[in-house]
Amino acid sequence: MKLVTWNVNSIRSRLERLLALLARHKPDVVCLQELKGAEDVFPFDAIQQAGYHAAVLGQKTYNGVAILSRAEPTDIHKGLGDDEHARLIAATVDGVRIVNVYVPNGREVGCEHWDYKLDWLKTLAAWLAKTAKATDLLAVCGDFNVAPDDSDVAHPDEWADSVLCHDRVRELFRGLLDWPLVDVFRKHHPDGRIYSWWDYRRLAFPKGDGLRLDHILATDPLARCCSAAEVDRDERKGEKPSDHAPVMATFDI
DNA sequence: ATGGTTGCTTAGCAA
Repeated sequence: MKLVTWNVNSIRSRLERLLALLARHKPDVVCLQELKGAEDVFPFDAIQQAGYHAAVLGQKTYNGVAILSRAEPTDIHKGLGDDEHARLIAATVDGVRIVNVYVPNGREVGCEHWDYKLDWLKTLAAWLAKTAKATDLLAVCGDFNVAPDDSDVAHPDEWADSVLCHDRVRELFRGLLDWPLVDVFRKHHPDGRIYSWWDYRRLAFPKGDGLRLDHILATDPLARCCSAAEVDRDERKGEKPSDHAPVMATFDI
């Protein structure tokens, strides 16, 4: 199983690139975040013509998550508790439980949205503990808006104590790993220094000012099958890229 | 340098 997670920053603006990615990598499962649209503007037809099913939790203007899959998804679950934002969708594909998350950004440390981010991560951990077992074949992937370690930040001094690197969110991320889940990208690239997001505003990509915010976490039985993990950095190049590059993992199951 | 760009929606917000 080849699994991709990608924050597209608007499905409508990124459709051509998404279709090219499907043709290039031929993934079995694609987790998308930041659709920035409700179901009524989701390009179901184009994705079906590309050979994929789509389970979608959309939202007008903001957020929105989807799971694309070659095989038909079952047991589709939408939303995290009473969260009003479209930030979580789960489905079972080819016997693997896929949980796709778009974790709140946090905006500024100390503001109301920061507390919402911390609460959201705590609620995610509790929901996983309640609805899944560490012995399941399970992947939790998406845009976590957390750089787990300074080796996941090209210029750690510039991002110190930011909403993406603060100790509070790093602790909560480690809590997910302690459940336990394995960061399969880290497993294959223990030295870090490979990134998945570059800020549009700082013109960060040409400066090499990246952070690794997009993750594929797997339970031990699934992580043991992971034979490769990559970032498709080229996807950040050229005309109209997303600010995130796709992260992908291969599982030999 | 509290800078800068992109997308949605329509001047302002979110990232």
